[in-house]
Amino acid sequence: MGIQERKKRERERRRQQIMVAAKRVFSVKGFTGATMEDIAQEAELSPGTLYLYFKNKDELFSSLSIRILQYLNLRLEHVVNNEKELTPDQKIASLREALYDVYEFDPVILINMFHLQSSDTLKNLSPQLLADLKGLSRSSLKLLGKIFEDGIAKGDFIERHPVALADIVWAIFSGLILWEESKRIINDNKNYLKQTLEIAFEIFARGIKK
Amino acid sequence: MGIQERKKRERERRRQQIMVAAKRVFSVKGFTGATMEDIAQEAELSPGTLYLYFKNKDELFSSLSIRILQYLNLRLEHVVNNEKELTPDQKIASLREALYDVYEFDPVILINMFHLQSSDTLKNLSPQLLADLKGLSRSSLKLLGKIFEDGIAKGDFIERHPVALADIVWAIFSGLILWEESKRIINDNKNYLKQTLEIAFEIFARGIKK
Amino acid sequence: MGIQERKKRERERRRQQIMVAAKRVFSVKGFTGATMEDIAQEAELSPGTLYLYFKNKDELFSSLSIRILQYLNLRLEHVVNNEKELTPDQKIASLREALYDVYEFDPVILINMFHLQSSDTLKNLSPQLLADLKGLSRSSLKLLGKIFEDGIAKGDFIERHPVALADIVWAIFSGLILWEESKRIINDNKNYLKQTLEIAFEIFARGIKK
Amino acid sequence: MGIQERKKRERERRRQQIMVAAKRVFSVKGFTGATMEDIAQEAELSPGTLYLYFKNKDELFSSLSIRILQYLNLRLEHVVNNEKELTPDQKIASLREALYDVYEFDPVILINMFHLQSSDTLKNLSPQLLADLKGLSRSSLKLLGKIFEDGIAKGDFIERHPVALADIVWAIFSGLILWEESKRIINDNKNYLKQTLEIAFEIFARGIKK
DNA sequence: TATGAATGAGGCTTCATTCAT
DNA sequence: AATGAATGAAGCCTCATTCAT
Repeated sequence: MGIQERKKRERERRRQQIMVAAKRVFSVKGFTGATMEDIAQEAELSPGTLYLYFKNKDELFSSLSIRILQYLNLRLEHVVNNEKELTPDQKIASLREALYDVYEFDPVILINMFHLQSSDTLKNLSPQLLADLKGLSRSSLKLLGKIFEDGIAKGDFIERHPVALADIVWAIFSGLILWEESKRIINDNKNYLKQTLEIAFEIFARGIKK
Repeated sequence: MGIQERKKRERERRRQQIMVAAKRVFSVKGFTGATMEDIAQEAELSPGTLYLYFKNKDELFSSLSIRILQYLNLRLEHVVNNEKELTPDQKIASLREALYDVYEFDPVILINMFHLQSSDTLKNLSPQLLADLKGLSRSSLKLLGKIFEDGIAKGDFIERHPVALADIVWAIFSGLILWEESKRIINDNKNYLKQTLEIAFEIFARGIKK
Repeated sequence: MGIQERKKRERERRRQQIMVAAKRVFSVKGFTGATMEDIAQEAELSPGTLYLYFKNKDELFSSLSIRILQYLNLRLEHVVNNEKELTPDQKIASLREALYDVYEFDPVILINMFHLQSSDTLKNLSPQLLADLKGLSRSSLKLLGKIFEDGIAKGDFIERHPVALADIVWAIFSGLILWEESKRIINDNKNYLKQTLEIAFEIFARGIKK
Repeated sequence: MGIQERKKRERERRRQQIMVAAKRVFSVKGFTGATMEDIAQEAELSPGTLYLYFKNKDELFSSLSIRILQYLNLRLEHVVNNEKELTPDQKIASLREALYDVYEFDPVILINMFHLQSSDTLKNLSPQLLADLKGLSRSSLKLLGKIFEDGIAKGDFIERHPVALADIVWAIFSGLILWEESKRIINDNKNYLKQTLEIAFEIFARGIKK
């Protein structure tokens, strides 16, 4: 048992090592630009070894998303559990903090999520991993929903169309159109997103609070 | 003269034919997934022909973005020019309509814009095309800015951090994390985005209006 | 007949126009680097037109060699015919002048002749053109031979290995022109080159030693 | 240590295996006619494998030239070092032997050297390989020069136009090897060829006249 | 006769994946 | 378990050649 356990732990450590390397390489070169060779090199392993831990490139990539969705879930759970004693402002602030941190955890999460949608990617995933992805997404959505439902139930938030959770998407829209240009203007892509997030949240809070 | 003109027109028609096919294929398979062969087949042309009208795959792709940015500019100009006689609500509505239509024009614009950022893509573009892209982006930004500046100048809108134009991006964030799941729930991705956009705009308007 | 003749003449003019352009383009870009499009542009014609005058790219290329071989023959004939009244020194000078001029006529003749050897090229030629090439090569060789034979017969030149006639010159210049033909004659390219090298070196040694 | 060494050796063996196959294919089909697929087949490897040992087709091709230039250098060094105790006749014979062997080593060296000149080829080489090529060419030229200079210094050889050192030899053989370098030295390729032709002819005349 | 748009075969190259060691 | 050399499928792109006008 001890040995069994130790082996399992060792295996998990390797997986993490590879994922850390993969994340680094993917964020620099993007999914298509990154080669398994690149990732192996970054992880100081050989290409063949990656395949002992991940079925293929798509699955390695998706595992990163799993990890960040797990982190998102964790943070959202925390917000839900602590929400009861907080004022609306505090709840919003708490949610904002959570999302900030998720973003810090992986600044290119957006691009990754886009890639994840592609049916070609999904086709290559093992049923288990696919199930995990769906489960985590659903869970995140429910948790987010719960935060708002609680707020509404207590009369702190105004009621709204159930889908509105993920709203405000016009920014998805115009914001991104101007992304490239914005980078030029702000000259620090990372901070810009954070600033924008901050401002967006202000407006969002104003919109959702009574 | 007549012949010259006719040929030019014919050539432009071909370009459009290819772009229409490319748009269709790219939106189904994504940039990497789509092959030039696919696009040629969709356009009922041979692969070689594509290269008579577009220098390479990246340039064909980017030309699609040029087209939508031109359309965006057109719509924004219209909003700016008509803005003077409108109430704040009408202005917002007018802008919303414009963005709706842009979205209708190309629902996968977001993904495209993400791809466009990649330096690998930009490397392959002709200087002319690159300049056009930058020019159009900048112009869009200025027009958007003008709409809000006018609103603020007239006292209709509350003043805000200058970058805030493209803000509200947290939706890019949470919205997209949940994108995949949302699709499952709504089961009609296109309508969902439209609904979301609508709601987002409501909130947005509430945030920006005095 | 007058019309017939005029048409024929006109046709020949066009052929020349194309060959002039081809020569220019080939000498700048080499055979592989030059495209039919390039040549058409240089000739201020359309690509399709080239095929009205030349069966294919290889045949267009080879026609240039035909032309220079014709010129070489012309010059050699002139040397042979005038040789009788000249001193040995004058004969050599005369031959030298002829070869100079051939070289001036087309400085990249060597490279062209190399290309011409390739069996892939020869495969694409019409039987007529192939026969012309062989005939001209053989004729040049015979003429060169005659010059030396005459010199030997008159006791002006020292006798030498039968192949040695065109030897040195081969190495310098015409050998390459006649490469293809030489191969046929000697039927063992490798040994021939070695023999030639041997003889050349003898002469070379004689020239350089005090 | 042993393992490291064995791997390096194994790798070098593979490189040689590929180069041998490439040499065979190139000499039959020429550079353009030979496909990487052909070479892979000849080497009983897959196309992809070639790229583990050579950056691209041009670099594989050029590596063959590197090899023969190295061999040429080796032989020339040997001639230079042994020259002191030899009579003029022996020196010439020694040089002849060296050049014979180089020719035996690769009978199509001339064609290869022609191809190597093309700027399109040089563009695709790694700086390292390019530097090696230039270095070896220059070295060969110097060694050749040294042989003649020594001969002249000792009074065994007649002095001649400074360019004449490599002249005749150029025409016969190595001139082509050193073509690229010669161009740099003379800085006027066209005139250089003419000069060389002139000198060659002088010697030629001296050799053939009684 | 001349055009030039269109074709499509084929080459170089990359890279995810495998497998013998 | 780890390696990393080898594979080979597949994509982008070029360009000689054709053919409808």
